[in-house]
Amino acid sequence: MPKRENISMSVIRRLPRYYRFLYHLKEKGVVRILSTELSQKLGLTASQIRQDLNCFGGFGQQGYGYIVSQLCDEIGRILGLSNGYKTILLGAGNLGRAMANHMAFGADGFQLIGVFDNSPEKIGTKIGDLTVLDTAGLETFCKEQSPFMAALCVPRTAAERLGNLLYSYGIRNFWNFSHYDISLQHPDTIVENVHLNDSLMTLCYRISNNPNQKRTDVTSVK
Amino acid sequence: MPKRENISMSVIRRLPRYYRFLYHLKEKGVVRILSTELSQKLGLTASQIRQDLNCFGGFGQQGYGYIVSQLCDEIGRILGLSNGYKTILLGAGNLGRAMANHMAFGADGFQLIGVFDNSPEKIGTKIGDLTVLDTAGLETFCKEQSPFMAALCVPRTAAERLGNLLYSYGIRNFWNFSHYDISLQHPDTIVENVHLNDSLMTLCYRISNNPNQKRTDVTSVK
DNA sequence: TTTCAAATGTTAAGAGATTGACAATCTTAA
DNA sequence: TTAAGATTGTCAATCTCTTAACATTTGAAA
Repeated sequence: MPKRENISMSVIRRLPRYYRFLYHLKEKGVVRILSTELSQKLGLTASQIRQDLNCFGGFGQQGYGYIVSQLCDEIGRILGLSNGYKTILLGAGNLGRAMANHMAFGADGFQLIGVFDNSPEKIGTKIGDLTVLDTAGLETFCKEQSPFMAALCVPRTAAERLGNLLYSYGIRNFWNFSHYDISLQHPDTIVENVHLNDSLMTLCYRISNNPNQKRTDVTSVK
Repeated sequence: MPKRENISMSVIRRLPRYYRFLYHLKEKGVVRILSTELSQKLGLTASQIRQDLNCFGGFGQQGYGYIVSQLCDEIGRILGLSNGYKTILLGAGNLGRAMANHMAFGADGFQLIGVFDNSPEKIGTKIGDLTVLDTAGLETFCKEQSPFMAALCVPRTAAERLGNLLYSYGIRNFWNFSHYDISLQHPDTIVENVHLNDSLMTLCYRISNNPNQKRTDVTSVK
């Protein structure tokens, strides 16, 4: 139920940040928050925050502010965090293990139901409650469990193969850490790319061209 | 030697992508590339690519195109990838190990010289050539080695403590995976934040509000 | 119950980024 | 050596995002 249709990516990428902060406040028992307070704590303008929130509806009370728990819940609902989309993870290396643990809490809208690898050393090992399975069993698993999202924590070449394989098994949503870009091959997919190398190189540029550079999130393109 | 002064963050965040792709072409032995080809392969407009590159100088030859190896080297130089900034990493969990391996190749402008953790189980273990050191020895290490960048792969509370500690030891550049925002405390720092939870939540939003959403990189805020 | 103060919701202006069009320049072939 | 073809470099227009200002609404106190 968005108030307006075209919500821009810039707005969407700020929502998780709002959510995180509000959740934190909620836990601390804070009842009420003002857009100006939020702006100070997050390093944004109050205007932007009010405008962002009003893309989805008027969650505040004029003359009073926002009720923390209510606003937090609303943003969580907008993000769809309670959906718990069934997810599989490919690649049980260090990165894969780290991301599996990240998702284990299920707080971000995804429920991890399987981890796969093709290295004999890793198959059979435990990640949280889950046992790492052989990639050979992927097709069967997908047919039985119908996972909805796949996290790709494998090198580029493997990602190319696996991405297309998973697509053929019906998966259309990806969290992608590799440099292979699935969405260029399959335009009907939703792919969230995380390019850690790019992030490092950007940092390198900012350091190298130092004069008094300010902070910028991946989110807040300045 | 930037042609113009204020290069926008939007442009900078595209440079690593150009670099990666050109490096790939270079390895394959491709000599010449056109802006139109680049645009097709990367899913951008040719105009944008030409404009981006011209922020730094005219690297192409009119009527011919760009020489792959030359352009690749130029972008690498602009990003400062050969600087090999001395870097320490905090947190030898799965994420830390993954990022240490990422940086081990030194291809992204940083040279890892130390890994720290405070868990007795991890101290003394190996990550590549490096041995995980006790966080207690951080101050001495910093005084002797003068690291220039620190990668924070620790939980929020630890990041808060460590971030300020490292700042007091003179470190001003951070690659930050935690949710603690150093730059709000210390405005004279350069911080590249990677918020994996945010990335997941954004993906969750995009899936939940599906109609025919298109691809968007963390980089290319659409 | 009424009024004042305060903070949101909303609109419009300003800043920034992207796109398209064209001029400038180079390569190549005759 | 010259001219044609091709592609970059650059400028201007469009589009998008952000910021500021103001109108609107609500809550609290008198």
